[in-house]
Amino acid sequence: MREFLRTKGFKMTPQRELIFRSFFEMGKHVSVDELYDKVRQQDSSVGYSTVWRNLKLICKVGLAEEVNLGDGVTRYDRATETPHGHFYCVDCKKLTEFDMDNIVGQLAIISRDNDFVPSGFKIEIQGRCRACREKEATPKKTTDAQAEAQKP
Amino acid sequence: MREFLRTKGFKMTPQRELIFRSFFEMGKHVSVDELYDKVRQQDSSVGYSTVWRNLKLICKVGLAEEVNLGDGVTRYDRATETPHGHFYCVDCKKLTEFDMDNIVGQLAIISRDNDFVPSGFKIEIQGRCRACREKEATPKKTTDAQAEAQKP
DNA sequence: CGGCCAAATGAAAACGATTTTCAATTTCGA
DNA sequence: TCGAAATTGAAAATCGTTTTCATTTGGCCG
Repeated sequence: MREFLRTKGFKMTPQRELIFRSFFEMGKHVSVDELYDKVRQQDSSVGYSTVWRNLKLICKVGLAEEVNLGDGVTRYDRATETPHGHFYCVDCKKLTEFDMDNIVGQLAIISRDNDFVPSGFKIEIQGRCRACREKEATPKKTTDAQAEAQKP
Repeated sequence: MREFLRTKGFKMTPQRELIFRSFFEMGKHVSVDELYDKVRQQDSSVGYSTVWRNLKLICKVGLAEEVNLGDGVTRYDRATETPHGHFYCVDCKKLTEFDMDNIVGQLAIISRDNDFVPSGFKIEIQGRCRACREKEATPKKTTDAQAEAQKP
């Protein structure tokens, strides 16, 4: 890792090593806060901005990429060999992955047909996971139109 | 429109009418700021939060939906009969649409296979549009590793 | 029509995640 | 070892989004 970074012009530091290691140990779709918490468990002197900067760095060197779902938090997803899309459960907000291999070919074709040179594909499918469907069978009622409209 | 909203429990107001009209007159992928500017051209007394709230309302009643591209700005995209994906040019940040009909079927199948009940699909293809490819043939050089790493 | 109450508005403040600043420290190649 | 460049931590700045609150307005009902 140290060597890998060096070739890209970056230095290795104890904090960086800890942050990188923690990131790769964690599950996917890690937020800055989550990683920060984890890192602090090992070394509470590491600053938030350092975690943030290193997460950005991880992306920059191609080991991860940002995932944005419009819930206000940026998550970082380890780069994988096989491209994958995300199921986003609108109830529990959990992400699940699915293989995108079959579809990527088509997206490439669509791109070419539209004179667009693609560098990445993202597919997000919103909906409800099984767990949420099972736990909540009761629909919610709307009594206060304003509350509904102004407090999503 | 007034009637449509009434059935959903919302009232019509001059501001709302102006905002709705402006939104539908504008192109796609409108941000709050953009719409706010446009609205203010007609009535400078309209507040920012009113524009924001009405954009949310437009989404709530199903006439548009939010689009998030991780550039920090939420955009609002008119709902269309035919589902479409987005080409996102990493250079000029412009969005172009493409038809998603063919692919939606497959996404539905993938969802079913994964025990997920989908309510919406999003496809984003990052890359470079023709215009940007033509205008910039020169690659940028990296002299300052930190600047690159910390100031994206 | 006149009144009433929920909905809507505008201004300002609150929020919250992200990003930058800055002084001090550390890394690593020469 | 030395020094330039990168890195760090804390704090502050940013900036889009969201809420609060006092006030006004819309539209239903008698």
